[in-house]
Amino acid sequence: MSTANCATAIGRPRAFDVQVALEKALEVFWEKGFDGASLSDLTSAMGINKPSMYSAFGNKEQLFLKAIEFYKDRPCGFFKPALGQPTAYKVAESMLLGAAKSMADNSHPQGCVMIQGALSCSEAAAGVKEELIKHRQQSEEQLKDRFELAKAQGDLPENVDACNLARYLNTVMQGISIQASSGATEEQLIDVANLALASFPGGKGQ
Amino acid sequence: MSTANCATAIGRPRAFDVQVALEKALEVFWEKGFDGASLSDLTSAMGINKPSMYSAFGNKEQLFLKAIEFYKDRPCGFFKPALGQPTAYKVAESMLLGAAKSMADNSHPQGCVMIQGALSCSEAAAGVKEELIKHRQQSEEQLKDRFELAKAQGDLPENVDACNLARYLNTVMQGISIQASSGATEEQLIDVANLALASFPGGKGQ
DNA sequence: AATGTTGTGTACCATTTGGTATGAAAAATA
DNA sequence: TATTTTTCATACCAAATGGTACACAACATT
Repeated sequence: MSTANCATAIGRPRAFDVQVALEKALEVFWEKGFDGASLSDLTSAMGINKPSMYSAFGNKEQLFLKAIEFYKDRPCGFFKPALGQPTAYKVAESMLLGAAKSMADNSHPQGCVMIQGALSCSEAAAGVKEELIKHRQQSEEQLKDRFELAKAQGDLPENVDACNLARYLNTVMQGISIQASSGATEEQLIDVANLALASFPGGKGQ
Repeated sequence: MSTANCATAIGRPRAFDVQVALEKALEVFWEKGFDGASLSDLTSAMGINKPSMYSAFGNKEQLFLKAIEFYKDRPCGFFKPALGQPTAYKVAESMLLGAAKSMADNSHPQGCVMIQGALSCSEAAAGVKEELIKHRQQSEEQLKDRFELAKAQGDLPENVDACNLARYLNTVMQGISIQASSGATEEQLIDVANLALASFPGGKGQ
């Protein structure tokens, strides 16, 4: 249960690395979605057998949730760095170009697990679908807060609606995810990003 | 096999309406995706039993393909009417506002089957995933052709890339689908559509 | 009324699904 | 070395999966 690496653990030690196994599970969910990924798919990719998986992660649903938690915090994520950009426009630019690059990257499945992990799904996946929606809304909220800060800093005109702007940006990112999942290249997605940026307050369009 | 309503059909007549059954199947696939929809889900929604389904439609995959064919041609579709608008800008406007209205409409599942029917999916769904990608690319192609026509008619500046513009519009529509599937309202999606239109050549932004 | 053709309903198929019981194996502690 | 604690591997579970065999029912034609 405890994943803390205490000085001396009692009992037989784990023969696999939890973090690595989680990463493998993530890839399977990413590619096949919650419904499409079977336990056999998962455990064979993780290199362990079912009892080990159940004792380490609980069940399929919790495995998924832990996998996407890992996804969020992964070093190659583009979201957090983009939020830290100095101006609203640079935030949007960094976000969209980061999404274009990251989602078309073929060192992992294309698109975004947070979107395609459980979009249309069975009742068995209803819980993870809700969780994914919540996560996406949180991202949008963070964007909104960032744009409101920008308005306070005079970096964004007073008349822009931070909420709408955040939703627009999020929408384009989600569209980019679908495009990537359909096989679009990084260059194509960058063109899309630049078109979207043209309408951004303070951007190239003005 | 033949769905043609010949003058006099031989053998026992069907006890159900093929078109209606297909519509019911579409709703199930729309909500649950290909992987998430079981044959029991489908046949019970269609009001028939499995042998009838198999004799009328072939198998689960063909049922899906026929269902999305029905989806495309459905009278409430917004795509074709939008393509027929007189100017490029009006095409884009009609397309995005139509998408906003249609995808948030809760008289059917939210979002778009062509997108969420099989995004991340099992190997069993690989064929339908490819088919959906093909359909989406065809839509993009139609948009591109429409914008190229607009350029020829002097309705769109010579320097715009019809291909990029079509992809951008398609991307925003796909993003709108995700938003709708996540519970966004029609009003929220209309705001997104208007923001996207602001950067459109010949639109409000210029 | 008999025949030929097609759809329907039930009951079934092998396989796979998510999830476990159980005993052996590996380590720390005593 | 004996004990305790935890993990691992095999083998298993009931239920659900996509798909069918088969007997029967309903119609048009003869």
